Amino acid sequence: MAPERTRRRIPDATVARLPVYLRILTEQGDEGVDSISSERLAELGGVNAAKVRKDLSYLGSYGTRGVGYEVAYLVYQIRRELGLTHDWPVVIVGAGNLGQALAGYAGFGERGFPVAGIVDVDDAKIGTVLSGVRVRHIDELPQIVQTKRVSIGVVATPAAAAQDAADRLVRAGVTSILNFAPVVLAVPRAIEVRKVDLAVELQILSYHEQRRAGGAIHAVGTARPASA
Amino acid sequence: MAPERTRRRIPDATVARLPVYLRILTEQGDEGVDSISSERLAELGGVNAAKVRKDLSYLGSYGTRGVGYEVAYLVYQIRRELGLTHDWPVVIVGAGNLGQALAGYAGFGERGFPVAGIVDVDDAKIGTVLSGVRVRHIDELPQIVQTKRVSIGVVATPAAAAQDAADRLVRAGVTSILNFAPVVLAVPRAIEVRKVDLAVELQILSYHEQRRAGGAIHAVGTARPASA
DNA sequence: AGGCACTCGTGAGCACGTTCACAAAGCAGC
DNA sequence: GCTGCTTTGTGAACGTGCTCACGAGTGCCT
Repeated sequence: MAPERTRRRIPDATVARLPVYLRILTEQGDEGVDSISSERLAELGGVNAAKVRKDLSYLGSYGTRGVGYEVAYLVYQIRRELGLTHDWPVVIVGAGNLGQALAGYAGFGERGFPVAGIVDVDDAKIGTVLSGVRVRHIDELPQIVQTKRVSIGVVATPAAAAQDAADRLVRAGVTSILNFAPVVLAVPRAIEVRKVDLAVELQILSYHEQRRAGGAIHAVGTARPASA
Repeated sequence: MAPERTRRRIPDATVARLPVYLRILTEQGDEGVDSISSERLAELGGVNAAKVRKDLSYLGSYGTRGVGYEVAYLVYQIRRELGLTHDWPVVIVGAGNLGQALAGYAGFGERGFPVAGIVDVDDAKIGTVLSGVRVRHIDELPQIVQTKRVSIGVVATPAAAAQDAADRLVRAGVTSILNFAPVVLAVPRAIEVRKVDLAVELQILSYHEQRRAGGAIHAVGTARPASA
């Protein structure tokens, strides 16, 4: 059959902003706000109002003209679209500094991503408990993934071990990976990978810092485009 | 010395990829590779060759047709463009799980971002030493920023404290901020802010997971709850 | 009921980023 | 020098995302 409920494809840029709207709406809801305009939501989210409306329009027409959006209802719709109607347990590979910090980050569990397990290769770390989660041996990965129905893996190993970690995650049945190691992972096409590279972020800031200083050497008058 | 060529503006998307090329080139250089083609660099970086060439062309014409790019020279040019010819000390606000992990992350120092200091408000944490850096009181921030000539600050506090942390960083004279807290910071226009939000990344993965499984699931429960 | 103030939803135009495709340029061998 | 092979650098085409501007609903007030 040809169901017209075929889910519209939502632009990547919009998908990346929905979690931000969701957080703001949740906060506003907690503060007792029932209804919110695109203008206000844009202000809180640091974007412009037209963009908010366009983003939300991909979900459907859930606003009320002349009034705004009902906070609770919008929260529900965004959560549904993002697949947050149920929890997504995650497994962390690597119990070093970063792995420990991630395991201890309450935000994960609160937002629907409970830590189902954390594994490492280092025998010295195995058995230790981080924020209530016991570190287990990496060989137990398949079992954790299967019994806890984990589909998201987090790579928090040193760069040299990251590809192996990813391979093991994929073999264990994980279909999405969040990679903190500064390497480009090779994975089957069907696997979704997102990368967070702290050094890259700093280098981007460095570029702007350098440009700020360096711009003065040459283009004095045009140094500040946006300021008024 | 004197760059006779007016500094071209480099597209944001390219700036974000240069650090990746830089890392790969550095690795290749260490392995004894002298020369590399855009094809090979693209393969290692997980992008396509035309994009690599276009990105590098913004730096100038530093390749040799028929041959490729000289690794050492390209490393130098990218480092120069990114402002990595000298170190950029950073100061970390927040000595919780994440702050500690960041302070302990060797990658920072290695890539030219030594931790000049880490501060917190919690008296219990002050004085403790993390990876060779002593935690100091947040009131010492201005002094650290000034004596160590810090221009990049890292916000690693809980969400509720992030805006205050940012305000303090700005007052202390920092001009770029890397924000790990799940809030949109309000800062003067001249301040460059980049945000890394772990929960957002997971939610994006969740969207794709849900979409993968849920092509089949049709929109249920679109009935709107009774409006007040 | 009618008018007014407000805010959504969206088409159209523009800006930015990516990919394609090919001329230009270099190297090697003869 | 000439031929053939390789790889860069880049204009042009294309696709995606952003912004603007305005019609279309909605609620409130008189």
